[in-house]
Amino acid sequence: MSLTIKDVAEKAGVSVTTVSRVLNNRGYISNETRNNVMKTMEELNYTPNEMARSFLSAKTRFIALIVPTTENPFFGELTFHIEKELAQKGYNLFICNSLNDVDNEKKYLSLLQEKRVDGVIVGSHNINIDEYKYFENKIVSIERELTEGIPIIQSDNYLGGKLATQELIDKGCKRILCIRGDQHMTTPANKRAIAYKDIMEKNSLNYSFLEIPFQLSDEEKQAKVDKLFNGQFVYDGIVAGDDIIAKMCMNSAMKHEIAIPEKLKVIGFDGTKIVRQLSPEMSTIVQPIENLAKKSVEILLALLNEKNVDQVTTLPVKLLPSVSTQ
Amino acid sequence: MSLTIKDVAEKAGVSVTTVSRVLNNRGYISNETRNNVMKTMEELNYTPNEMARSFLSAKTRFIALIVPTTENPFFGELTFHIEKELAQKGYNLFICNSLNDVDNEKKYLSLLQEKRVDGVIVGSHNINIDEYKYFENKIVSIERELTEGIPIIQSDNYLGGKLATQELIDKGCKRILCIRGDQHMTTPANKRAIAYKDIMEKNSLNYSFLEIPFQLSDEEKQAKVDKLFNGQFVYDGIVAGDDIIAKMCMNSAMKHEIAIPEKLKVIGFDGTKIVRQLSPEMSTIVQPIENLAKKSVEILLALLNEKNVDQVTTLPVKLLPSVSTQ
DNA sequence: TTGAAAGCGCTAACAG
DNA sequence: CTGTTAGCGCTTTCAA
Repeated sequence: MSLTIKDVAEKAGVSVTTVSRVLNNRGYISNETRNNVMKTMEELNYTPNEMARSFLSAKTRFIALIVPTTENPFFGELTFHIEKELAQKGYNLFICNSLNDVDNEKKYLSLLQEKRVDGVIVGSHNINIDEYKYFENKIVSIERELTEGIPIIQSDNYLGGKLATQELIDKGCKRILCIRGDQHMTTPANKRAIAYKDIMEKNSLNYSFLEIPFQLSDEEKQAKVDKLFNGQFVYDGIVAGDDIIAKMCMNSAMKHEIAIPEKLKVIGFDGTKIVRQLSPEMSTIVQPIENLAKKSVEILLALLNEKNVDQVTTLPVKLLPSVSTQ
Repeated sequence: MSLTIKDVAEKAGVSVTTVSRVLNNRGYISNETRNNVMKTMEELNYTPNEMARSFLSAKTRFIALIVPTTENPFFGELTFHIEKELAQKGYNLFICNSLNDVDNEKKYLSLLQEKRVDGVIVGSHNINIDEYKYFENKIVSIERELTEGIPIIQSDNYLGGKLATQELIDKGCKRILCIRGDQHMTTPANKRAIAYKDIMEKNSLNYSFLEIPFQLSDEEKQAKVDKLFNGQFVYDGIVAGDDIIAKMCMNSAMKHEIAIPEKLKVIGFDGTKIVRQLSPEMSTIVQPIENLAKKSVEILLALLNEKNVDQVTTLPVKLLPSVSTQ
């Protein structure tokens, strides 16, 4: 097996305590001893066993991130920024793809307890999971109201819904459909739909919703979109639940020879980097992914240091207008 | 702090060994004792400390994945599939974004040694990193020739380059540009460029390359593409290094009023899910991302179990023809 | 300024 | 079938 502190101690002719002291740069040591020990560590190519240290300190310096799937670019980018942020603060990221499955999520939560992760960031979308209570004061949530007492970091979804709807109205749309997620889930994203309704009413326009739950497979989502366009299609504007659905709508519209933006204007939500690169023609509401990541990490670490933190952090979104709402 | 095996033992009126036995389902135990202990664990809501077990067994059941960035959909999707595969086999994923930076990568490698991860999957693109030798027999690489003895799992890049070039030739292109990565890096992806050259020569066509290293920022890549189109643009076909660059070319072409596919045909590489969704009009070579993930995990775990494994695993790619090469 | 010894939570001989 | 004991690699009193 690999070398231990004892090997170093023996070779250097000192006690393990002394080696530990130079390792941690703690307590009094003569420079001579220190140098000697350091040299020996070099020679032996000794690497301290973090596992043993974690075991003693009861700190793993692992933070778990639970997301539905890193395959989705919103979560892929979020994951990236969270990892970067954590690494900078000396923490490491343990990834959990819940696939929006309750059992999966529960399994991960019990695993996280066993592994004794220092903290958890949840960006997943399940509800009624009692197990979160075991992570009190070491958990934050992104865009998800979990339980009282769990700090939430979210985008300004109401503003997003408002900006999206207003953009379509400003460009002359009258019959605007809002594609929303599962309305029985109390996620902050619901506020987008509420904003949409408010704005429509304020403008004396009729509102209507189509529900496409986030947790459906892409095929199922596509089917719902196809059905929308195969029926009698009466809309001239769509506020989509996210960019992927927006794009599905645009593709479906094209197939049905409904010109965008002339006959139909579409606006998405998320504005991930990859979407902006691959579909620059699509108008969207850009979420502050990097800031969501930064704030989540900041608040989680503050929590771990037993500081007081804001229960709710709301970050602004931005309208990115483009061809699809011209 | 949290409960230990000792608390359970005391409450149940047995020794810690007995508790350990029911925990691990090992050795002989009377049903009565077992049930009693189990009940006590339930009552106390005891969660075994995996850290302590890891410490003893010297196995963390953590596998590290080093990628340039999960922000890139190829790696985002790869990460997703690897995590899923690992979770199924009882391993957990520790994510490292190297950002293609050598120092970063080195820092991670030393961290991984300290953390005593059981194994490593490298999908990053750096070279000359000596530290990989410390992970002998517990490391595999995806699309990267690291050092002798490190198993590699790769796409059939030569086939990919061939399919892409042939597609353009079949559709009538004569002056085809190949945008390749850094040619000084000996990555398997270089074989795409070699295949391109071979096919061009076989068809008595002139070949030419533009180099856009993968590790450049998106802005720098965009600048290189813009420069290509701002100059005297003489091509009627582009074999792009990846889908994002392909899309940049298509966008730039549009700006310069070069019609696609009439005047210029473009084909990408990677064919991630998100690209197929957001840019269905783009022809591309689809990499078997899920299989790359599965094979990597399979081979790594075989390696950890001291089985013999293939040094090189090559998986087929597929042409996905679409509008951009019609 | 240094060392000896105890202990973190768990498992694995070895006894009984 | 069950318990006693030692020890994984490291840090931390406490003493010298």
